[in-house]
Amino acid sequence: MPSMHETEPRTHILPGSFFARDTVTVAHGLLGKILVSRRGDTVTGGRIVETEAYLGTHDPGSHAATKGITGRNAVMYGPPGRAYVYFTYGNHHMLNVVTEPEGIAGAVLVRALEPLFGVDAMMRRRASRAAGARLRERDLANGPGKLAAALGIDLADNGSVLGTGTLAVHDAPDPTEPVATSGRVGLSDGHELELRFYLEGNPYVSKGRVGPRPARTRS
DNA sequence: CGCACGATGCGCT
DNA sequence: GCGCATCGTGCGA
Repeated sequence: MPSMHETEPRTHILPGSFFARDTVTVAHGLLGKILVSRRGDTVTGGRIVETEAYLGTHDPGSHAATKGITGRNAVMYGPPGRAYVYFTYGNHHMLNVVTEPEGIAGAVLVRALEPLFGVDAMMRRRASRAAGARLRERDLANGPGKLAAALGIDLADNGSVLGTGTLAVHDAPDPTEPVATSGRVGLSDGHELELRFYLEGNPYVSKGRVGPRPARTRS
């Protein structure tokens, strides 16, 4: 049973052509694939169990909605197969994979991983953010902010080419779990579109709630 | 268990 | 200034 001591997957890195397709196809196709982060000697990663598709100018939930190219979203319009990382809520980084041919905006948010590699390192990175609390393995990367923290991802990864540097997606057999679809999590606009994909019954899927973001009351 | 809320910093109007 | 592709904690059931 090699999994306990495995430090990196033996499978092939996905080619750029995998990402140069329509965003929904890529979001669906990434389920079950293996995301790997390499920071020096530290290798962490796991199986992708939840994704969301973010489309171009006609998608009200996308950073590319109506605004055109800005400093933040420019990577979404660039070549496919790169990481689009942004910072939000003052605390959290989000990892996306750029899709569609160059010039067309699109990205897939990777929302949850089933941890496979470097579990101890992921625990350490996550513990620094949640001091004191005991962390279950199923809570290591069951949400996009947790996933980025566990893999050590920050803005330095924005625009990096997947498979050539510190981040890569490896091929894997098609998942045995059925793929379920729902509205996207945490959006005020565009949550009604069925663009979230996850492996039904997998315990590492996030518990984020689907629907309109509740209005925040101010004091 | 579920729901409610504050933290926190940057992009955009 | 406002809002955000979130998270952890606190509190009640």
